[in-house]
Amino acid sequence: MPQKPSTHIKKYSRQRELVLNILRSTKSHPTAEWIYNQAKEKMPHISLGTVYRNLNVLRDEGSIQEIYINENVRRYDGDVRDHYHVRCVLCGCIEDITNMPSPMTMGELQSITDFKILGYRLEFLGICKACQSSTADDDFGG
Amino acid sequence: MPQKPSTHIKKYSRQRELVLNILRSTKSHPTAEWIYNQAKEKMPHISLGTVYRNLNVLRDEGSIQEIYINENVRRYDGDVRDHYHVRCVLCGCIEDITNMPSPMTMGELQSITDFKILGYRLEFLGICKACQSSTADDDFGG
DNA sequence: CTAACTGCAAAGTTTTTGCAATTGC
DNA sequence: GCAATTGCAAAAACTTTGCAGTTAG
Repeated sequence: MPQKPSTHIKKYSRQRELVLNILRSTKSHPTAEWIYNQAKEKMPHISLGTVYRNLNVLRDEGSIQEIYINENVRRYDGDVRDHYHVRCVLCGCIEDITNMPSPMTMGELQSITDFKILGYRLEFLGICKACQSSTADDDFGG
Repeated sequence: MPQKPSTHIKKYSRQRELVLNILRSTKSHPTAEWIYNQAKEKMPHISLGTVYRNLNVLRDEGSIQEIYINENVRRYDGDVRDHYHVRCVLCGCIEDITNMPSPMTMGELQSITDFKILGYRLEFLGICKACQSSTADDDFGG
């Protein structure tokens, strides 16, 4: 979630470059902790706080993506039917989208909600190859 | 994220019923904290731990939905282009989906990934009515 | 120079857990 | 009764922040 545009002049930092390079050279969608561990191999004194700070800077300037969520808290929904949500990137409020036309377009979407739509995020849930074979005995009902 | 199917016999609990009722009677997609505060009005001695425990039980039995994420950690992606992710509900690993056919169906999706697809979650990002008017001066580039 | 940045450690937030007491079946 | 559940408080997990020292421009 882009914070307010930073007002200060950005300086080069070896640490920030390292974090970005690590992230650019993996397809593993890592956590901050993982990035920190990688970074320590090249720069043993880098701190976890610095990694977090730089991840936030890089995210705010659009150089990297924070996947899924920009909030720390979980939210719950008493309605378990499949339905879509729209979330405000400013205040974090969440509303339901009902009557979704099947092949949605941004334009169509715009017409069924009050929100100004900036984009969407689609996440698939499934079981990876590795887990499929290690749990062949379990039932995942799908 | 459904945990392993619980093996023990579930008992009725007033607290669990209350949590479920609170969740069923709002459209606000609340946080655990909010639910806890509501619950205290009816049951002053209920504890936050109990609310969390019951939210997890209810989610595991499929009575409620946890929105967006079942993980606490943020994950980062060096690729900022729009693309889809597929996440393993068991180990939590995340992979990219490329070459996504435009009108995707579960069947089509199944054919382009190794994952056993259980479902997907679509989240729209936007700016709600209230925030639009309170920030008419800002530019959200969309 | 000086403001951005860092490392470190402490604090903040959200969620989980251990334990003794309680309660549903 | 006995195991599931609870309240409480402590701990765990993740992220942010205050501060004094360092560094890029």
